[in-house]
Amino acid sequence: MAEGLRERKKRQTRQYISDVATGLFLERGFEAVTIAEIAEAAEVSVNTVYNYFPAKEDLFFDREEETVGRLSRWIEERAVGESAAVAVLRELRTSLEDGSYAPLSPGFARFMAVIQDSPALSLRIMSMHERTCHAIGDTLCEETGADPGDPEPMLVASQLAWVNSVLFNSVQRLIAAGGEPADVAREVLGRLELVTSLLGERTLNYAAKNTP
Amino acid sequence: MAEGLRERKKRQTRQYISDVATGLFLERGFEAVTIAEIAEAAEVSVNTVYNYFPAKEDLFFDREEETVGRLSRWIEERAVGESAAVAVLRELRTSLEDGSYAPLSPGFARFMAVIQDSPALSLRIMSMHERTCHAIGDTLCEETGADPGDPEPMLVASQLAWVNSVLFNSVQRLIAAGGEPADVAREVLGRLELVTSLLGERTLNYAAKNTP
DNA sequence: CCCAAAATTGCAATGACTCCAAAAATTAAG
DNA sequence: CTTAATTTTTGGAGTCATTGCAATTTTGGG
Repeated sequence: MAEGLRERKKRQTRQYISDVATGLFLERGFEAVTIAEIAEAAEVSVNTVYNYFPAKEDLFFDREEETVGRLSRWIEERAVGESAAVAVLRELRTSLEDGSYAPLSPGFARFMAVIQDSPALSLRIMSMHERTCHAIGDTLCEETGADPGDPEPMLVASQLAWVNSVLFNSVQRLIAAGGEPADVAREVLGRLELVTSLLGERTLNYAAKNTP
Repeated sequence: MAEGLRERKKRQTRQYISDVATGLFLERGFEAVTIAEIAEAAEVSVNTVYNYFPAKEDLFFDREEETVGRLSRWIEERAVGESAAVAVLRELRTSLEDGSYAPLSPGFARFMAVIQDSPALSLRIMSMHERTCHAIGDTLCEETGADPGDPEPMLVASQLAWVNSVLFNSVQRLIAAGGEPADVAREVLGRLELVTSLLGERTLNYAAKNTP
């Protein structure tokens, strides 16, 4: 039972390094901070940093798995009779309306700016969108019981990942242009309607949840 | 007029380095080849390589601009009355039908494989899709004369870039799975129909070309 | 043939990342 | 409490992409 002590310490160390790194990144930008500096500031060796984080980008994007799985979770938890697309659109709309859409939280502006002027971080965002897409594809396959060779789940998945990434990019640009969170939220809600109107019926109705 | 001699030699050198590099990459994979090896094989110094190619990935993807601009060109050259989406879908369909779709050319299989097992190259592909998307957005703005703040051109653009990237990924996976080009073309043509059926009317009809 | 511009090169340095083996801390066992 | 096994941390050497700079060579044009 005391087995948890070591684990706890590891998690603490990891979290501390991540926090120190994030602080430095937000202060001076991603490329301007070296791993050596992070190690020094966190009072560990460079090798220890690499022990916890395989690459520099992982120091910035903690909780990546959570982000990548969010849309899948929304889809799994959709209401009976609701399609995957409608569930995703609904979740996005309500989170924009009640201010819980993460990229719009006050502290996030600086975060977004740092991403925007780091090519490495921008690429990482793209790869996260790709992984989000795969995750949704897997979820849709399970939910619909589609044939393994059927491309439709994956195509619909990429449309839903597209919706997500398009909104993210919108927020990123509008915030970078100095928009207030409330104004940006209003504008992005409008775009969400537009996005919806651009999707096809088939996409919008795919994978409606069966009665249990 | 003899001014072109230096330029010609530069182009030759550049092309030669690129060819040597591509040969090595196709033979041994992207990460397994170092810039130093390429320089040696091309009988130039490492600095000369960097003189022509800002990053290692640029040695693999030559003619990037051409690829990034292809969809924009298709759109600009669309028939009178034809929308942007229909033009793109038509070009893709015919190039798949007549075998001119580049990613399906015989020699391309190895190319695709090298991309697939190099994270760096996969990321570069994603960034090319992003740039394709921006290019299309600009084209649509010009073609429709939309307001600078209007998000619709960019949203439609990202849908069209999506169509392109989805087909590319399909080919990549099917070829990697050992499919013959002809079979893959047939399968991908089917997916293209599916893709079309997933797009919304609004997307399909956007930016119909006016009579001149 | 000579010169200024352009291209090529060598050298040194930075920074991310990997590998390996030694040391230090921690847990479990006696 | 002490020891042995295990894990974590560390130091150090090395690879590779990429950059900057100054020296050098090449080349087109006069």
